[in-house]
Amino acid sequence: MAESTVLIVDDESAIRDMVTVALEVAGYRCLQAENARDAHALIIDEKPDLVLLDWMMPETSGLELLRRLRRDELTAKLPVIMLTAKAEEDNMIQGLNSGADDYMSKPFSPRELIARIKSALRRQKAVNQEEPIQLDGLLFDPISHHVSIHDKALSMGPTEFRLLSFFLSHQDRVYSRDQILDHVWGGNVYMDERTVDVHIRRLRKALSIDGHERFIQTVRGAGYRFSQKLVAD
Amino acid sequence: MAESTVLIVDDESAIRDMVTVALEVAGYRCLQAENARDAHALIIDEKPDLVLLDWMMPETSGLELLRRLRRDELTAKLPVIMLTAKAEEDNMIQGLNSGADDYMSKPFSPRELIARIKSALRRQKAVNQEEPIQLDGLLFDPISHHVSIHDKALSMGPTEFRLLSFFLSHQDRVYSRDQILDHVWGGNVYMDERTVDVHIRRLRKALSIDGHERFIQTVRGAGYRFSQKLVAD
DNA sequence: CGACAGCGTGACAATTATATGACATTAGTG
DNA sequence: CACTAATGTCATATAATTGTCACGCTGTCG
Repeated sequence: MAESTVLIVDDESAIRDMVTVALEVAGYRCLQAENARDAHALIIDEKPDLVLLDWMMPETSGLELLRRLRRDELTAKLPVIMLTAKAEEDNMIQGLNSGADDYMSKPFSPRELIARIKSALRRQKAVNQEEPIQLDGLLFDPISHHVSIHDKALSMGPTEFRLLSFFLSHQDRVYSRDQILDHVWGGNVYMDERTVDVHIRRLRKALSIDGHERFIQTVRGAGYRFSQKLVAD
Repeated sequence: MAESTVLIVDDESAIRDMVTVALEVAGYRCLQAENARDAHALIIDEKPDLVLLDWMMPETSGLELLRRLRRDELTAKLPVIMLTAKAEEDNMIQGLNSGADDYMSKPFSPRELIARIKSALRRQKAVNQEEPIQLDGLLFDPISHHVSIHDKALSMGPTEFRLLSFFLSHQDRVYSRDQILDHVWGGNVYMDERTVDVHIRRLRKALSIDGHERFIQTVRGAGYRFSQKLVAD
C-alpha cells in the first residue's frame, strides 16, 4: 500500500514540526506550508492526499483557502482537517459548513490526530468506490471484491484486481506500460516496465475461460488496451 | 421524520435545564437524569437516540457509565457526547478512547451543541437491530444473545458477538481492519489493527462445525468479508 | 532470410499478508 | 477478594503475492 502524503499548513513552525514527526512515525509522507499561498501551490503541485489546515494564519486565512479549494473541481474532494485553537471553537461550525471534513482543537494528541487522518482518508476512498460493473458476462464488484464471469467466481491477486479496475474505467484506449505503472501502482515507482507484462499475463489468465482469453489486447510498440469487443488488429 | 430523543445526564440542574431548552427549541425531545444510575435506567427504559453525558458526577462518573454502555451490545452503538469542564480537557482523550462519539467543553454554545448532535445522529443513522437473523443454518438472536447453528448453541465472547452482529448486517462486502475496528469496537479507538485478525479467528472458530469453517472470507490486501455463499475467491 | 526488438511464459526467491497459539493483563462475577 | 472469562499484543508459522529473470516465440525490416 502506497503511503499517503499529508500537507501541514500552519504559520507556527513548532506545530508543523511536531505534527510532521508524529505523522512520519506513523508512516505518512509530510509536506509543510506556512501560509495559504504556499499551501495552494503545493496542493496543485504535489497533490497531497490530505491537508491539515490551521484556522488562523496571517494574510489569507485557513477558512479562505478551504473555500477556494472547494470551488475548484480538482481539489473539491480533497480531505481537509481544520486545526483550531480552543478559543476559536465557535468557528468550527463555520469551518465544517465550508467543507472541512473534520477539525481538531489544539492541543491534540498525536494518536487522536492519526486516527482522524486515517478515518478521513478512508472516507475519501469510499467516495471513490464505484458501482458494480458488468459487461459481456464479466461482473466486477468493487464493494465485495468479487469478480466473476458468467457467475463463475474468478480468483486473482490484489494487483490484478487493481489492474482490472483500472482497465474497466479506461476501456478502449491504449496505455503504455509507464502509464499503467503510474495508475495501478500509484505514483512514482521505480520499477521495471516489464513487470506490467507479467501482471497483464496474470490478469489474462485469471479472466480466461477454459483457456480462451479475451478483453486485453496487446498493441505492439505502444502498450495494452482493454476492450469488450474482440478486435482483430 | 420522527423527532429524536436526547438524554441529558448532568448533576447540575442548571445545565440540564439550559440544554433542555436549547434542544427543545431545535425540535428534540429531552430526558433528564442527574446521576449515572438513573441515566442507565432511562437508557434501558426509554431508549433515547443520543446521550449527553457529563464527565464529573457524584458516585459513578460519566466515564464509567460510558464504559458500561459500550460493553453492553444493546447500547454499544448508542451515540454519546461527553460534556466536560475546561479544566478536564486532558481527560477528553480518555473519553474518546472509551467510546464517546464526540465531546464538548463547558461552556458551549447551543449552536455548536445542536450541530454536534445532528452530526452524531447522522452518523448513527445505521442499524438498530432487533429481529433475529437466520441464514443457512445459523440463527442469531440479538435480544436473547443466542447464537446457534442447526440448533446447536454456540459460545463466544462479547466481542465476537458484536463482530458477528456487524457482519450479519453488512454481508457481502469487504471491510478493512480499520473499518471493522471502527464499527465493532466503537468510534474513536486506537488499537492495533491485528487485533481484528485474532477476533476473526476466534469468531471463525466459534462458528465452525467439526473443524469446517465458513462464512468469513479473507480478502488479501483488503480485509474480511462475511458471506453466506461459499465463494472460491 | 537473418537479425533484432517487442512480447509471452513459466519459474523462483524475496517480500508481505494472514493464521495461529501462547501469554500477561484486565474486566466481570459472585 | 478470589476466581473465571475475555481481551489485546506478541512471536512464530504458514501462505499468497510480487518483481525479476531467463528463455522462447513472433512479427518487422533491411
